[in-house]
Amino acid sequence: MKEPTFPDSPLADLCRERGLKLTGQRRTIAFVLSDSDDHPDVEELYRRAVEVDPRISIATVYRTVRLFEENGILQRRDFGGGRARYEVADGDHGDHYHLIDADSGKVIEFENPELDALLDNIVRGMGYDLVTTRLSVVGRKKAKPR
Amino acid sequence: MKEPTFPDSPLADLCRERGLKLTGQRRTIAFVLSDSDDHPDVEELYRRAVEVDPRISIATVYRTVRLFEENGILQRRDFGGGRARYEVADGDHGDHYHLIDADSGKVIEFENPELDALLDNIVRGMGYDLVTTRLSVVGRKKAKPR
DNA sequence: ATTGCAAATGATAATCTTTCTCATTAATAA
DNA sequence: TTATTAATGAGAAAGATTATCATTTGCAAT
Repeated sequence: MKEPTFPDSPLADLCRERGLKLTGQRRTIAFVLSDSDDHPDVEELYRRAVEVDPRISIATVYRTVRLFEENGILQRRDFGGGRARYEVADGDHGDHYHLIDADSGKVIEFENPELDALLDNIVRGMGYDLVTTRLSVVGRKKAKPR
Repeated sequence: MKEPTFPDSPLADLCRERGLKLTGQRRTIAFVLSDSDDHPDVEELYRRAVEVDPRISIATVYRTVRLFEENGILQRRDFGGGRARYEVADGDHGDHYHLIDADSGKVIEFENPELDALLDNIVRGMGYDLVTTRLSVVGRKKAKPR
């Protein structure tokens, strides 16, 4: 039984910093996540993790993804389609948002400080502190004006 | 077998206008929806519909809710908690958004024309026409400053 | 009013995603 | 190295939604 070897990923370090036990499976999943710049669902994460270390179960991926979300390491997203999708949480700087192509389903990320500020203002004006923003806009590519 | 009698609701009319067959069940569900100003899930809609007419099945509620969504009569929302929730779609005027109390889970609606405009601008700037906005912000009630 | 037919419904099975259970294994502190 | 406590694997279970199919119903044309 061979142990796969690869360096600790930034997320693995984060995991340790938060005092979470760093098991082999979590190291693997953290590695896979650090390597991803898209929004995989659990099934997809499982596929990628098994590439790195086949002795991992999908139950553990579900558990880990939930654990990481509870600890602010991951963010869960809902782009429709019935399954949750995940991405590495933003740092202290501004959030980012998602534009979803109505026809292709493609996800395009964007940032917008003005939007950050406005949302913060609105929420504060209602007597709340902003905890999370869940925003995705669905758009359709404009026909080129002739 | 008694037929329940109640007037056609605004949503029932909308249903007819879109050329959808207006069955007894759809009339009932439309009635219940027109009567609701919250964000019920399917289970809750079913409960309310059965009050009006007991011979309705939950399968039909699922079917109708989907049909209405496809025809722009209803909007599906995701407030977490695993089940879809529905509300009557906004008209041509501005959208409305949702603030969710992080502690109680209560949903508070709000409108904001500035936000409407900003989102529209951002999306247009990326070469898209805005189709739908899915925005909910999670907030925590501010401690009163002493 | 009747009739005919495509579409909708009811009841339940099937599916899909996610969580739970519990016996086994492994990570961390002493 | 060992003890202890938590994590894992495999599969069962749960919860939400969709599909199946025989029966019923809305509605357009008679």
